[in-house]
Amino acid sequence: MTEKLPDLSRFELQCLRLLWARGEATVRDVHGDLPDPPSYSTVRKIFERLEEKGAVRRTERVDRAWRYASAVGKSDMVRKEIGSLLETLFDGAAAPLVSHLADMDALSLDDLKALEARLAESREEES
Amino acid sequence: MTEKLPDLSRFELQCLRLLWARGEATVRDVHGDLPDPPSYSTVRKIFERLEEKGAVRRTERVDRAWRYASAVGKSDMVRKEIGSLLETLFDGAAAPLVSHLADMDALSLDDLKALEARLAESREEES
DNA sequence: GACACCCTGCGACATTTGTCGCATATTAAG
DNA sequence: CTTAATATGCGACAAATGTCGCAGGGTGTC
Repeated sequence: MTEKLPDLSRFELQCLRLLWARGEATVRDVHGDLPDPPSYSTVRKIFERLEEKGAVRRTERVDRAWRYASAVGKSDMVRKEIGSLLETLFDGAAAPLVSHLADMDALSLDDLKALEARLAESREEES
Repeated sequence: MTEKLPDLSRFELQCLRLLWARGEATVRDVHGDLPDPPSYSTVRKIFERLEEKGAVRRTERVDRAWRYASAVGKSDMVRKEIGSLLETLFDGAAAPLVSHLADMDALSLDDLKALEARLAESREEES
């Protein structure tokens, strides 16, 4: 039942993320959201491939353009990517990753505390 | 000073990680460590490319084989990769990543506490 | 010396990815 | 109706990636 998620390239993933941010969107929308956008054709091709891979699907036409929606769960995909990084860098262990984040000054003490609280809570109600 | 780190593919990264684990190693060593290894030739090619990209360098010959050593800092490379993931998935924010880790049950409460302690300490002596 | 081993240097190739351009169709504007 | 926009469907390509195989040259063994 856990349909297997497609392998996406970095760029494909970035486009998909922009789609998630909008819920649904046309190619032009995403193209406009891209920080340093290549040609419209390029972004179009990316969506073509995302569709082939089953990561997005077309919904309806808006004007002449197609509107796309994600066909995969955002959380699922994100976890898959994180898991992949964990595998290649740390043999699957998460602690070293967080440790690095702390060293990178990417995490605040407050972030950590909030997490801890949330975690403690969810672990509790799970028995 | 901060020499720019090369872009590595997933597989190249995995091989580099195995190299880090050994300090230095021959192609055969790494090939042997690989979970589901392709042909020896393939791994050899990977090292050839890693060398071209400046990620590893040859040190000395052992028997007839070359011994390789990483030419990039492990921490630097790891951070770069993490940063890249953060960029593509969360616009650079680290908190959502850790949040996902917690949801994935990849982080224990103890992990978090240890981190928190370490972070509090380092932040303190930094003022 | 002949032979088996194993590593290197090189080259080859199929796929995937990032990047476009073009012809055609549809739509809106003169 | 003619023209200007704009999206689509397709095709093309170069570069990067994953995957090998082969010829040749040291090194040991009998």
